Amino acid sequence: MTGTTDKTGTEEYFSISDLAAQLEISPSTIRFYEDKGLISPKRTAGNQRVYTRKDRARLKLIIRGKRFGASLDEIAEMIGKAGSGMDEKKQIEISLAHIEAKFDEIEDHRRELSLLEQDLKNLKALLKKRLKELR
Amino acid sequence: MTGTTDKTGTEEYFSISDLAAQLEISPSTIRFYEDKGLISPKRTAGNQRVYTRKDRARLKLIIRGKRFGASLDEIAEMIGKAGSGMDEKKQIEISLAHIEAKFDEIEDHRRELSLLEQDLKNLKALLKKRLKELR
DNA sequence: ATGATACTTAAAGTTAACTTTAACTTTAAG
DNA sequence: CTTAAAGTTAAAGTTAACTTTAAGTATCAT
Repeated sequence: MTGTTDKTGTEEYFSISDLAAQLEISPSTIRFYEDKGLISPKRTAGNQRVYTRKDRARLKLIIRGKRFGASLDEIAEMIGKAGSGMDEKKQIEISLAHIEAKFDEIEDHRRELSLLEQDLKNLKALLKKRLKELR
Repeated sequence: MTGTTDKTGTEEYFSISDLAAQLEISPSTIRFYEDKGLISPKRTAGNQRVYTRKDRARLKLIIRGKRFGASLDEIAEMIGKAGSGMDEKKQIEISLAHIEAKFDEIEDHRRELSLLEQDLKNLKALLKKRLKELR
């Protein structure tokens, strides 16, 4: 079963394998991200990890950041190390600065995508021409 | 000096360090790509690598593909292994198929970029709200 | 209460993509 | 001709991001 609902009906909890299945990554990867300080789920009385919707959203953001090419260290700088002992105000300001920088990078990335698309179109045309020559 | 022009004035050649500087990667990286079969430059009488504008274009495509998240193996499948002994017609057809698939991936990637941007906007709003609360 | 299944940790292993090193050769400048 | 800078190879080393393993603990269904 996917997730558990508590008495209020608004809080939903996931086990590590549950969440892993939802995000299509392995439980070990989730633990690895925790070791890196990117998430810090609560634990049950028996010491097993419990994830909230918030944790899941954070993980989704991590995964998206990765697809776009960011390293885990860069992502940590954007979203802040989970539960770091650091002064919160300072931490947030650092995160905001990194986020602003990422907006610019996203724009660059869009431009790069168009250039790549153009390159591939050229390559395709070249290959098709070569194919005809081979007939 | 950057590049050398031959008697016809249309062919331009680059040394490995020259090309590396232009592309802002290291000479070793270029040699590494060659080991992987992605490029195969001509050699001088003394066995030194000589790169043409065409080689440079190929390298640029490799670098762009990488930024967009493709692995070197995937890139090799798109652009074809340089100077592979394989049947050329077959090779070109395989490349064309991979290129078509990449067009779709580029679209997916664009969508992902927008989602990431939205995620970051939400995160930014959250962090700003939290900053105000801390005052 | 008893398995089967899922969880825990710490540590070692893997893979891709480079980078560095060592020992040697080629090339360009004086 | 000499020498410094740049090039060559093969092999070893590095780093990030996981994955696997081992040995033990917790939870759930019967």
